[in-house]
Amino acid sequence: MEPPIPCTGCPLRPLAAFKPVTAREIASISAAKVGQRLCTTGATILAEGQATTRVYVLLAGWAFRFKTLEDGRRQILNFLLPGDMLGLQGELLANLPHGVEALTEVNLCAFAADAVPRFFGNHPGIALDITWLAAHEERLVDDVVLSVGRRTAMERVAALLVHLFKRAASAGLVEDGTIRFPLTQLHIADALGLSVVHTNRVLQRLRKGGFIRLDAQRLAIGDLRAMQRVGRYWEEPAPRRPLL
Amino acid sequence: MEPPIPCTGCPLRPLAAFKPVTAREIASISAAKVGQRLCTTGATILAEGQATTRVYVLLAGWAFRFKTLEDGRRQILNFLLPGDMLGLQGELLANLPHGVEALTEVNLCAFAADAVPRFFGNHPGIALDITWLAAHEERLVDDVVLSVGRRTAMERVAALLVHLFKRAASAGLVEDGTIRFPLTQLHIADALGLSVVHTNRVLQRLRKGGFIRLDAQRLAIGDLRAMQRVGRYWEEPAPRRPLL
DNA sequence: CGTTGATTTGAGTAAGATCAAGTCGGGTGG
DNA sequence: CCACCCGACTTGATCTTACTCAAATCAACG
Repeated sequence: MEPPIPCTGCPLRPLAAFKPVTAREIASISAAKVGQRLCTTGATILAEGQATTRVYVLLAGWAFRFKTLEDGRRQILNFLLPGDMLGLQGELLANLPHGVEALTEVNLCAFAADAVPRFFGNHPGIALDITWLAAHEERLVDDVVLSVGRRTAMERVAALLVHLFKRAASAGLVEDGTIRFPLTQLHIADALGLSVVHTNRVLQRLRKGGFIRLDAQRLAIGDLRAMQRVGRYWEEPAPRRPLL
Repeated sequence: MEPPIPCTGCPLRPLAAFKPVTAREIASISAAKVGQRLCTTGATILAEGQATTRVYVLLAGWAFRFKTLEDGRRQILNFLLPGDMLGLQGELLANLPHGVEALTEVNLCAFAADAVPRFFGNHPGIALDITWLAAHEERLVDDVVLSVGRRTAMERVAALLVHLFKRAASAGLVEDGTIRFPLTQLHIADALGLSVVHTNRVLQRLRKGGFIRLDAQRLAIGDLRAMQRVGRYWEEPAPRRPLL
């Protein structure tokens, strides 16, 4: 665990996607921070079912939450991008009902286990923000259920790619029309309830149809509108979200 | 809207499934209540995408949350039983990303729109309870994603029936080994990402295998352990949960 | 260069969808 | 009381989407 970076210099906070905070709140958040945690690609950030020790905010990198069946079948629940919180369920429920794994090198802001109840005691505004983040994540998972339950394979893949592209965009990760895209086809398959082989074939159809460019870990979507139509995917404009 | 029933006489609270509250908390919760809302079977409790006005706690009856695609495909996200909270996502996010419909006659305790932020201001304990409920619901939806994404049809149906049976049990709804089971096969299908026809055939296999008895809106599970094995469904013992 | 992980391609199969008729039971109105 | 309606549930036949198995390709890396 590295020493904490002060929140006043947080690279995320200036982004338009995040709502402003008062100086007092920033000070309290900064005070609750106990350090940075760095993880490498593929590392287990939090193990499935473990008793929780920490709550984190993802500062840089990609990760995902997942659950597995005892026979090894894995389902990815959702993806985590900068600004997302992890480990809250472990803090509230006795132990974490899912695992969290890093998709890239990852930098996490770590908070002490008792930071959450402390915020609830002294900082109703921050407490409400934490609850907002929890509700927001549930909304994402609700959308996954809709996809996996009722969309065709083609629709699922298209919707996922659009979704991730937009989230990466609002985290400021677009560079000349492309984003870094660290998922393998296995990750896509496990997130959408598909087999890798079928996922591969669907991706090829999207490529040949000119909807996407995807190679060397970079994704470009030619016509977002068209992709949304393919994926039957519409979402209301993203509200400014709280950070930490 | 009926006049509020005082929370001191709440029929749910004595159940072992719910954690105790202080007298002060009960008084505050009671004060925030604005009334009861009664709905009939099939009624829309909250419409998909509406701006929110109220937050409710389900006092009696069954309901479900759902989302639909514009072409009519519907996905049920999860089922709501007595003690569950509804409408919180609408309160936090600007408008409700899903609909809520009554499966039976339903009795709801209604809270004013500003009750939630008010609790956060004066009652950190209750605020934490609300967040606990949100995290708990997300856990349920995570399990749905796992089912729909990675379980076979047979496993899904078995897991859902066990899950609902246990929840009904902890809400005190078991009568001589059976529970009221208000879902139609269409509801089961829409919750599990299956067609009605296939759902029907799977249910028959379960019946003929002697795993369940299901008729006249009542469900009995002969051997819970065996059904859990069929559904590859295990869950840690339910913790005592907060109410309201 | 050999190894390893990711992607791709082909062939055969199966789980579950769709389509099309039923049946059954509980209202409702004549 | 009875005809009929409607919604839920069944059943059979057929079809398709997506899975499985198997093997080849490819690129990165030590």
